[in-house]
Amino acid sequence: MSRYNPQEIEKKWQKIWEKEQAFAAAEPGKDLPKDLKTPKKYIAEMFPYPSGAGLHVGHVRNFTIVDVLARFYRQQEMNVLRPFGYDTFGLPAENYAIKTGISPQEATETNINNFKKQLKRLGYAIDWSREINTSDPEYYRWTQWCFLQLYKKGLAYRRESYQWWCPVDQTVLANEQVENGHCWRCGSEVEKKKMKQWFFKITDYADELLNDIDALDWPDKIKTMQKNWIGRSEGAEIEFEVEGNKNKIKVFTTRPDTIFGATFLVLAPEHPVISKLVTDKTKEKVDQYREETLKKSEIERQENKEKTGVFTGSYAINPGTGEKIPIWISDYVLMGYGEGAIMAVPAHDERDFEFAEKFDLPVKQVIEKPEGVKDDEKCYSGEGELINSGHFNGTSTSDAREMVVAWLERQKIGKKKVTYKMRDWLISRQRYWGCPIPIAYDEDGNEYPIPEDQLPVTIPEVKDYKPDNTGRSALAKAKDWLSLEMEVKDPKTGEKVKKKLTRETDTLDGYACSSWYLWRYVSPSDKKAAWDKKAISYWAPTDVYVGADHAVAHLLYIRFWCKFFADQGLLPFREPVKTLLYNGYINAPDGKKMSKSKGNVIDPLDIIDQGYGADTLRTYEMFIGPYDLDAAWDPKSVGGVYRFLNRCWTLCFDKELSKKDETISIRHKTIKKVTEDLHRNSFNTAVAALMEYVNELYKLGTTKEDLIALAKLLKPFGPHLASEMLEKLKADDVWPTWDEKYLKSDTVEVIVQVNGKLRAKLSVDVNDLEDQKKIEKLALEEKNVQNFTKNGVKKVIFVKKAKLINIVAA
RNA sequence: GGCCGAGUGGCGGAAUUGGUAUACGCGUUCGACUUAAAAUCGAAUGACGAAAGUCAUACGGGUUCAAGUCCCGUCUCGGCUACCA
Repeated sequence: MSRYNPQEIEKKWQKIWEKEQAFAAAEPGKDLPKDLKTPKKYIAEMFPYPSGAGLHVGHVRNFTIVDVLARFYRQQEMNVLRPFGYDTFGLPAENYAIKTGISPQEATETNINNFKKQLKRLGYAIDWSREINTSDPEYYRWTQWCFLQLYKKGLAYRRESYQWWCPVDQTVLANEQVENGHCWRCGSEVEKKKMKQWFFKITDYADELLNDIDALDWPDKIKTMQKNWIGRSEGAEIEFEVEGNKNKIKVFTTRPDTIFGATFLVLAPEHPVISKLVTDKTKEKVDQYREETLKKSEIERQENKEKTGVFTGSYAINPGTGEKIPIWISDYVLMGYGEGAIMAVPAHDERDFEFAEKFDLPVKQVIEKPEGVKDDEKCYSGEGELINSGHFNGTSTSDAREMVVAWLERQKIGKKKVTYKMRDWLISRQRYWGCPIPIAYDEDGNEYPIPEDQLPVTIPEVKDYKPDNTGRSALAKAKDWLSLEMEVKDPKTGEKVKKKLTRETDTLDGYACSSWYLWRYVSPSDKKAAWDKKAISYWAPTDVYVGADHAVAHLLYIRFWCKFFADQGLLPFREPVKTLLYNGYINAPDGKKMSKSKGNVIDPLDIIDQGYGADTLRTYEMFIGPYDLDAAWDPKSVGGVYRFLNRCWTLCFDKELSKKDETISIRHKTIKKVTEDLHRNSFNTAVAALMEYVNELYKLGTTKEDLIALAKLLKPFGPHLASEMLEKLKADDVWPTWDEKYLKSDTVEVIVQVNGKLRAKLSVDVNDLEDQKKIEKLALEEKNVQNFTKNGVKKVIFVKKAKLINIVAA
């Protein structure tokens, strides 16, 4: 008598797969027919940061979803690309280096080796010949190349501006990396600092990034988050004249229809025109307010919802009414959005109303509420009919929005304008462990790109990884690396001259490195290009991309780069990911987040080593619940899945086969159910269907066909056990198909309801389903039905598809 | 405050297009095997009830022959967002 021994068979199959390189994808131009008609699937997870802690159960859920799909399509004889890589730049490795002196290069290598060892123990169907690592010079050479393409087109540029600065990590952060005024990495409060920084001009693609969202097969949650992040709003830009002053003030508003109700203007405290508006009387107070605002942390500015502000001393003219209206400054107006100035319409905007109330400014109603709208005593921001608005009186607000803009346009003081919340992507990082920006400067600060044939600009070895307090990364300490001589075009004379240059010491945001890796996978060792044209047009875009993080940043950046490179003729598609699956987290048994500090972390390798094996772990994590919801780890349920696999083993290796094939119908039913469930990513119900099948086989007896079908259907979840079974059965792993004819039986059960409640079940010949009269008669003959229809029958409804008859009693 | 999800047995969850609510798993109980235990196998398991039956999908209404599913209102939990003019 043999026993299910996962340790033994998993080791055996992992060895075989390694030796055979079993999961290598066929390559166009090499293994594939010239017409490239072989159907393909390109499936990937969001590549992980290989932390020193190794795999956790969340990784396993994420990677197993990819693996199940990859194996499922592979068994359907499709050409599957299922690569793997590591996102290795970043602060943890650098902070570790600062602490221990162990170089990030070395620590990264150690961590990758550990990760890889663990991944292999999970039996993933990865094409290991395509492994990539963003901190490998052969990889980041092409990241730098990508940067230069953006630079050439003016989409990578340098600008001085206030930036988020993390005082602990001593680096600039992107907007996306500031969470509630705190650094996303270390959690310390961030500050604003004025610095010259590199940006990618993602705003050029704002409209396309927004418009293409709807067509994506992505979760609505992510789509909405991206839409909100881009934050498009349509409105008007209106120019206000300043009384007794040549300066004009531009404002942005989404409600030009309310212009007659604008009773004051408010400028952001950072607005440059303020210094020209102040009078001797107001100067001191204004300056004081501006200083205070700049000093205030973002949190203080957010927490204090009470309106503050000061009067500048100047007045503007409302172009509608011709009236003088005061110009104020306040921190509720943000410099970074619109024009950094607004026309305040307190009667129809809650914020303006609060401000007006606090500083006793006039409130002028210009919209008449439609009748029946609830009286909201404060201010009304809905639609209605214009009043107090000169010749626009009586117009509906929606019509007026167009008409007012047209009227302003004729006077050349206003125009239609679209504004976005999204800003350009700040990519400079004052860190050592990142991809060096391939730029150098001459003495005058002119910038020169490093020529493509001189890439990569490699990261020099240093002894001390600490950034200095000037805001420069540790790269500045590599003196030999820092300076170079290069032949460049002189910016004044245009002549070619040899110049002494200094390298840029900022490195790229790690998100830049991960913005193109999905394309590197198609030709990972290509020495001539970032990606091979033929390979990319065969494999990409990625069919299924699976992750649990980076809803906005990463997923917006890959879309941006995709559109950019498509415009350069380098990619034959404009969206990088067809289907996005966003899986839920796995929490501790108590429902709380797993964390080292709480000591409630479940180590997947422990589960395997306890004797459960990888197949149990994989199958359990697919069975734990719908893939897109968070789930709590349940040690008892792991045991249940192990029992199920054990029963599969017993059926195949330790039980006699049945001579009669009584299970043909349930076999075909199961094949259909599992196949359809996998097509709709319903992994938990697919496993449940397999459990049901095994329970039935225990009861009814098992044929060889049953075992083969079971092993094939099980293989995506528990590939080692399934391989062991298929080997014994001398069967291939080609995905089984079902025949509808076996799903039908001669007799069917018809549900009999009275007034929608189940009262009886009829067993009728399948052909009788066509004969409503007969079924009706049989139903009415049922004793229990008669009990409930003593007062007669009003109506009978027969639903053939549902095999159901409902009798409406009087 | 705004937007988006979710609420089903003791627990995780199933019900795909309005058509038998509670699949599958855990737990619990009983039985078989065993000197005994574990493992394994079998049976039962929403609540009340002897049964017939009645009541149950957060709560209150509605539409329908029929509602976990659709509509209106309320509550609770989770996520995102937060003065974006």
